[in-house]
Amino acid sequence: MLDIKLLRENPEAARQAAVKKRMPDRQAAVDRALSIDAELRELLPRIDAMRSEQKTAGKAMGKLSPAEREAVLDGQKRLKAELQQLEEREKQLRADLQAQLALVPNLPDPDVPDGKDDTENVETKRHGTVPQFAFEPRPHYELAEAQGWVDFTRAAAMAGSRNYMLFGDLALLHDAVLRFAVELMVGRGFVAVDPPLLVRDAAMYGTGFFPGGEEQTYRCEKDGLNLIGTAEVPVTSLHGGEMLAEDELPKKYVARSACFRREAGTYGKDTRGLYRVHQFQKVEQVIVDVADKARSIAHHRDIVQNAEDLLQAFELPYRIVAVCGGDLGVPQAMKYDIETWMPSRGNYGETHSASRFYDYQARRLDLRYRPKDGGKPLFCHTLNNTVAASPRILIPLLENHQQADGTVRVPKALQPYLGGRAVLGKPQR
RNA sequence: GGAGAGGUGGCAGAGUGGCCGAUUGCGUCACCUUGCUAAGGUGAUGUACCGGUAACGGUACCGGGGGUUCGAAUCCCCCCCUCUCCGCCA
Repeated sequence: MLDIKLLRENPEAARQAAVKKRMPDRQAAVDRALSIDAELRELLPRIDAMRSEQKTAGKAMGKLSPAEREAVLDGQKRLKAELQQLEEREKQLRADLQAQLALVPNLPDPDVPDGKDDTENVETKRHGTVPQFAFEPRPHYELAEAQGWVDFTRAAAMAGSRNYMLFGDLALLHDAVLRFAVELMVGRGFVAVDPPLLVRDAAMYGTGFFPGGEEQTYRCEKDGLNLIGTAEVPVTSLHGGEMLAEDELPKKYVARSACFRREAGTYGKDTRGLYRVHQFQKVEQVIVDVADKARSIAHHRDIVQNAEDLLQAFELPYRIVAVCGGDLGVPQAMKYDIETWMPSRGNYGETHSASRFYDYQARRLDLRYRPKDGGKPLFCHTLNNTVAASPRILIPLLENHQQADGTVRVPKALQPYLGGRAVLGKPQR
């Protein structure tokens, strides 16, 4: 969330943030928060003064004789009753303020392009050559089904739509991709993490998914736990409530986890194949560092580069887009998506999403550090990006590297993870 | 799931109704001192909010939430977490 002080000093910036992000309902939260804050600031000095009086008199009472005590008791009781009413109001206001503040979106950085939705994202880079096939290329689902690598029909029968089962070489490729991703990041100094998949509301709230993302989330009501949609949630929350030393920053983590998304409201979208599914595996990079915008921006470049290096190792054409205001989420200050060429779509499809938040998540998570110079504790900055999400990344791998006989070429970088094999699948003809 | 023990400041660990925002130790910072492989001395050192240009003043916070009381770290209730034992289990 944003600092209430920022709202007081520059409410227009917060309103404009909601406008740029195309979140009209969230815009109203700014003014609601400010009016609650104003009432609270009128109330607090009165409460403080009364408490001060109560405390002083109460302390003195300990030293009084029983008779003298009787004399002040009545006044104390009246004060207490009055105070209780005001305190109730204070509690209500604080809760309301918190609720409204939680709705105010993070300020988009100036380098976020204007735009209403993903069609207005701005391409900033293109890498690799889109393949030209001398034969009729097949979409990944046809290719994989022909090889016996995937079963959508039976998976849907037992688990519902948007489910799949991987078999044989494709199951192995899936795992190879994820292992490659983890090792790439470990080689760059990131600490491997295997996080919880079920988390409390506080973690969802702290990372900015709640309130707002409840419909996207599978929930175990009985235990009050939520299945994560990304390892960003448990890993960014890891140090929530802590006071870190500046010396231990930056914290760099790479987490491999299953991810679960209800995909509510996407009926009829991307229904075929492995693109949009309820459950997948993802390797995610997360950085927690000091409150320094320039460093955050540098980290942002680095984590995008990490993903680019993976795609280049996989010999896949991709492009990078700067996500526009209307397509930006509540907590992000700036986001790059990396889209990889998917022949069946005749287009690039999102495979990575790199976000920087500054202190928006850290503030919600109460994630702070003590600066070396001995200054006041500050909220950390957080960032994250996909390294590899599978099976979605299998789409470009299968489709770009398919061969005329229905087999699939394995990029050199992945061969060591597949027993040295250069080709997957049996020739179809 | 059952029984018990515990959660206190950056960390460790005292404190069982007013003298406690909290002894002490470690760590950190500042200054001083010292010529035998870097040790010793002195002092400072929680966070947040409100008011104030500031100095400063006030309030809240001892896992979280409620309650008792004029007054709660301390007593009562609920929840969460950690540890030990039993049961169950991948």
